Amino acid sequence: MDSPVFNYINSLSPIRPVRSIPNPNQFSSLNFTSPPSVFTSPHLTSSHKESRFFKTHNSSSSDPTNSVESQEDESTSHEEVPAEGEDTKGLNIDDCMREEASVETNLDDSVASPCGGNTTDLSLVPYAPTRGEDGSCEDNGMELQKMHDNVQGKTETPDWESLIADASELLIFDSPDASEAFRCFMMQRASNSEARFRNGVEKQTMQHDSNKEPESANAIPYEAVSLLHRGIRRRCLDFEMPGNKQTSSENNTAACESSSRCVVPSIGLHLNAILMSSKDCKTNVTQDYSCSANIQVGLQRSISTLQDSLDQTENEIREDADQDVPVEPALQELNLSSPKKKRVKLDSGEGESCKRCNCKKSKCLKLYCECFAAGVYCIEPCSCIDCFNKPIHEDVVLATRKQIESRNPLAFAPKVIRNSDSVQETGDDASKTPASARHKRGCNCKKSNCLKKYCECYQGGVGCSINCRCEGCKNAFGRKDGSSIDMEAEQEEENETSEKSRTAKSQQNTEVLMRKDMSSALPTTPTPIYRPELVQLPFSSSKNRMPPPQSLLGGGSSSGIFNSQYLRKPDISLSQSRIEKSFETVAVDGAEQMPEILIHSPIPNIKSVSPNGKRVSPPHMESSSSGSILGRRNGGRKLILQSIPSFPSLTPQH
DNA sequence: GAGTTTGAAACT
DNA sequence: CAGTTTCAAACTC
Repeated sequence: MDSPVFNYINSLSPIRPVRSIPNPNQFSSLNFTSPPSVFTSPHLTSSHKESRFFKTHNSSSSDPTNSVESQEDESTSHEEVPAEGEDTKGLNIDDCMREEASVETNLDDSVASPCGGNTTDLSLVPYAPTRGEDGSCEDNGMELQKMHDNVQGKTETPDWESLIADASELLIFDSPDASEAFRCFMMQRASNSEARFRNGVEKQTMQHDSNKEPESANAIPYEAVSLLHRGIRRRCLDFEMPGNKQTSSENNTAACESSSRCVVPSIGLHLNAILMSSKDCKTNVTQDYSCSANIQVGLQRSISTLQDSLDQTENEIREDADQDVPVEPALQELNLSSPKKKRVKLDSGEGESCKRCNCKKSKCLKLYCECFAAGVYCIEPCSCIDCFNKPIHEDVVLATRKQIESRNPLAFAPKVIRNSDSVQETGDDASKTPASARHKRGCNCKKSNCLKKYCECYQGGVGCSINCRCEGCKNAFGRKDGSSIDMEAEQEEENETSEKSRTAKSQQNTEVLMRKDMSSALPTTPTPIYRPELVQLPFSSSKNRMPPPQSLLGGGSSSGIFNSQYLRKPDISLSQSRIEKSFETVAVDGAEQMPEILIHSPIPNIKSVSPNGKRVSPPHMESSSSGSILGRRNGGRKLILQSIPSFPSLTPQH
């Protein structure tokens, strides 16, 4: 509450905070103060995945067993409750909308409450809420929400651009969570929008339309942006995918390494939002929103309103970045909405956003299951059989999860570790590659040459590293042997020239070219999912992954898609037991862009593979000078293992 | 859409 | 911990 940001924000608004009045029909503040996280294990690269679990904001309360039910119960008390048949109904957008509406109300009511407690001193502490991954959304979102609400209450046409600009200038998203938080703010704004949507969105849109004329892209109606973000939320959980963080915006390029702390310039925020929305909406909103017709209605107009400016902006950016930068095949397949793809994983990747598993025998209780592995419940789009990965089987899920984690504490951590240019292990040739991330464990490919998505490294949009045990690695993102992309042509000659390899080569060359072209403007690893040259993760981290985005899609993916999947409730005991293990790698581009952050992580390295290439146990805690090692400058970048609150306090913080 | 290939995960 | 099996995604046809 004493933070400069708060002071500043307060100074911006003439409206004084009002104490919340408990409303039994709404989620209590408490419910939102302890965001749940299925991922009790560390999220190495991002928190984007957590977005998928927005649904369970209220599930973080002490009783994990009734969260879903309570939500559903609550949802039934709302108007326009759609018919929902199965236990995954909570995943429906409508439900989420209602939930968000509740959140919004709650936020509005509790302007002066809890969130402030966690956002201590932003100037000194990484803007990572202490409540946990989702908590960041609440914390940051609430404050920003206040800003919005204050303005909203006073003005007919809130100056969101300036507000956001102010906020983004003040907030240093030093962590993926923070990034997520800001995005969540946008999402909450979206929820706000939706709350009003049925009543007056048309009116507002028209207002904006008339107002935005001279302002071009920056003047995009906030409602529209919010709605678009809703779309992102649904479909783009994984913002942090390898490489998706790039745009032509130099400022952002420099500042925003995925999952890294990120000073988000106001303009960047807008562009990012727009671009993300644009890109995503083009493929996702229009294609994948069948489940959210009510939203789609609003989106259509909003998007159409935006589209012109978006296209213009996009074109400009594209031109700036590079004339004719070839789009990576993987990206193409995602962004061009290839109709041929049987299963285009718009959100695939570590970040994995919208997982849709197809498990038949694993009951979705093993890591085979992408949903389970991603820490989310299976949802309707899944084609799984005998699925136990549903809220109604929470106990089983948690037990299984615990068991798996006992075997491998990082089993649920993002597979792609985002870091700076260099990998920690000295002598890692792979660190010389442009890839800015590595698979935490490395792949073991034998036949795919690490050129197909069978390869987790490739899938994660990262190069192979010394950790990999792959054979004949030709990973376009960086070879295991450390050969640079530039060397690939030569090595290709040296290598076998079988028909197979030739085929691979053509693909490789394409990617190599792309990388070369992009390397100047886009220093980070390209992601198969997002077009780096167009989309810069606003504040992201993950998936996760994404190519595949995981990482933005987060690796971890995540990135991205705000799927309506539930966030599994936290395994408290497990989480607590691993608090110290929670960490994430943060790439810092230039320390001048952000203040030093404290390094708490006891884990010096994330290597989970022995030098001999054999798979070994995941990293365990080691007391060492990890911080100094990781935090040391390296080519102008710093790799920081930043501890993250693995589990939020269950008590409201004031 | 069915069948095959692939490599991670799980098991022994 | 190496080898094998199981599994589901990725891929091909």
